[in-house]
Amino acid sequence: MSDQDACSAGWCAGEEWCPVTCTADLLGRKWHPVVVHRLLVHDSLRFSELREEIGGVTGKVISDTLDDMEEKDLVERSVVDEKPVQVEYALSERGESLAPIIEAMDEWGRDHLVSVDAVETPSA
Amino acid sequence: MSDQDACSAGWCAGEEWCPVTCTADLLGRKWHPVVVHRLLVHDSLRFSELREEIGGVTGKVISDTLDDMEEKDLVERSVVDEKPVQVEYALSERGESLAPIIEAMDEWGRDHLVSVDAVETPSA
DNA sequence: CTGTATCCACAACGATACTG
DNA sequence: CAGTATCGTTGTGGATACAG
Repeated sequence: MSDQDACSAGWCAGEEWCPVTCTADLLGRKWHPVVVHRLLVHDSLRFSELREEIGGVTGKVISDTLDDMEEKDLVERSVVDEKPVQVEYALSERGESLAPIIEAMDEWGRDHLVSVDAVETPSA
Repeated sequence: MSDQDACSAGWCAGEEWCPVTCTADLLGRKWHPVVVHRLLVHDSLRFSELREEIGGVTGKVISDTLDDMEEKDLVERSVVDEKPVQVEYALSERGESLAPIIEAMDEWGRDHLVSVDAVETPSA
């Protein structure tokens, strides 16, 4: 962990801090969950692979995301080759422990979000 | 649902859309998860109760949040009394179906986020 | 290949004041 | 009580160009 207390994102129900808010604060950005998901599936990916895997996002944003996640100890960065530079990203233990959340999100998405062609396909 | 396709938040792994990204897009804002959580615990709450339950947030933000969630069919608003106005918010079915995600977040938070005094208390 | 530096746009958040 | 209007600040994301 970096330098601050557990979380300053908010509190609730009279408690000093709120686990839900704090967790949301941790991976509440647009691309964090997908990164975790891709890394859950592939174990480890290089920067460019990650960028390819995830559509509609520029390198800068991936970089930002990865940066933030590394700082929060969710992913680990390792330089595989120096020439040319090759880097691999993998989930840390902490990052892997997010699996239940991400999987729940994945499942919910498949279950409750229409995929543009799944909603109107009743065989009846 | 309102007017658009399922989700335009992003895609991944060659798929047309990404369940994880889309779900994140749905409740990826700062206060959405907590609202769901509080409503999961209390079944239904009035506006002011919700504001009291959740700390560090102004009415405007709660209102915005609730507004967005209602539009996404995650919560249901019902006027209980007209004079003075009293309103109750409860989760819709869709909203309740988010329970696994929120609970996973709650659990993860309690498990992996220090509560300023819990980190150094190993009984062993 | 793996990033960083800029710059811009927009949405979310937050404070305050005001209304039905 | 339950909001909305307004305004300002900040953060996040996105495009492009450049660098080690």
